[in-house]
Amino acid sequence: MAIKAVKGINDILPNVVGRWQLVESVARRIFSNFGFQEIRIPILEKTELFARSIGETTDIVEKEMYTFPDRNGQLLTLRPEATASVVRAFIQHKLHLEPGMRKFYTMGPMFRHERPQKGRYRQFHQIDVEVFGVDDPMIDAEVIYMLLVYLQELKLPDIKMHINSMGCPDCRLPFRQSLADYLEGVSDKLCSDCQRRRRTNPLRIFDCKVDSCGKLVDEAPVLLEHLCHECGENFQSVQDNLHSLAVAYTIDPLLVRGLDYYTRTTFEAITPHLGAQDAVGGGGRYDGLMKVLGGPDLPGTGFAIGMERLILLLDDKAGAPKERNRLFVACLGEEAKSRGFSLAQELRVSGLSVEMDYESKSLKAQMRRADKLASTHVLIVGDDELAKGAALLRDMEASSQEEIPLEGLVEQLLGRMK
RNA sequence: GUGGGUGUAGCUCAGCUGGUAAGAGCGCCGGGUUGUGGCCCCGGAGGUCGAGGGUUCGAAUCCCUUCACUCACCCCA
Repeated sequence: MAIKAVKGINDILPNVVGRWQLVESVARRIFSNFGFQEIRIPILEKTELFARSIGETTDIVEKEMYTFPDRNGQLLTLRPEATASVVRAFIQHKLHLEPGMRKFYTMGPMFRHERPQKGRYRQFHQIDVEVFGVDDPMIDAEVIYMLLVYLQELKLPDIKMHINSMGCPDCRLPFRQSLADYLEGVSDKLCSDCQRRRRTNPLRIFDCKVDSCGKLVDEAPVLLEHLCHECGENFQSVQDNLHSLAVAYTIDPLLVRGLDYYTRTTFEAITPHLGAQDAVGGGGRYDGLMKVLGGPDLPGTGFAIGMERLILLLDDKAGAPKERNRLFVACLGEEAKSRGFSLAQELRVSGLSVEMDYESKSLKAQMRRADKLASTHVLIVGDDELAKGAALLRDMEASSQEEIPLEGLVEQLLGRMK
């Protein structure tokens, strides 16, 4: 049995790479317009980094991380998300002392050991955006706006923006208590999963899809209504700024994100076209994170986009390779083959896209191959033509051909094929 | 971790209740033009029917086990 790729870890074959390149290049262009710089961070980090940032009791840390000791016994983890690493790099290199260093993006593979399904894989890819050191609600709105601009640029259908506020530690602690009190009263009516959540991470109960829990959740206290004065004003200001940018959004008090570090504004871009999944991108503010990781007490905000989900949503034709003149060199005879070979290299170096056949097949077979490769032109180099000091250039679309002298052939071809 | 679906040619799939069905379309290779593609015609290569075991005179077909893929739960991008 031949060796196969690991479950949930997939190859990206040439026929879809164009879609990936599209998604990446549009991100680079738009994020750069918004003042973001690319940063590249490692895929492997010390396990402790994720445990401390994401939260010890989150599903990600408890059961989804690829963690193993290296040869020295150091516990390492394949990153399940990017924010922790970007924050770590920012702290490690003291980038807060560099005036031009506060808006970053990065993209690449993440790893979570979940059961794969549509739009969710064990190795998946994210585009990640982070802003450090800006408290103003304006930046929350800007980041949300940029996410939408990006998704619109890719022409994704039916995207909706949901926002919520998670409050700050000051309002969340008392709220947790009142939620806990409420849940204890209705404990026996909760589904088994929610029984567990009640103790581990009560806020997650808002995400439950079981009908009976949904009813109980409707009656439960809502964090949004228990925000402290500052958080309430902050949330209002985020909304005002979104209005000024003409961003349509829905306030979703049940939008609870799974990573512990979120504070205040959280948001998700959702779509109905992803099977059981709905989020294409999501993020929020994480004001305490940098300090928790041993850095300066700077606020942060950002989001992550799931690239596989993005690509599932793209139009079928998106990312198709650009039409380009391509030349196929067809050779007849040993001497012609040798001459065609060096000609092909020379033309490639000169900037043309050139392919040839190396198996000395019949001209018919070579022409067929040229057609399969969507060549626009075929240069027929035969011993007969060589004897005359010429070659034949066939225009595949026009089905016409003419003799071209070998002298100045490269210039001739460059002129005709651009 | 739990449940459903699916595993037959490179790809998409037929082949139902066991008895010359190992098949189609597309793709690939070659021929029809001793040196000319697409369309058409002709021919060819290619499969331990996911794997293992069982029932039977006989299994791609029925039973068991196992693996893989997939969708969903959970959770998230």
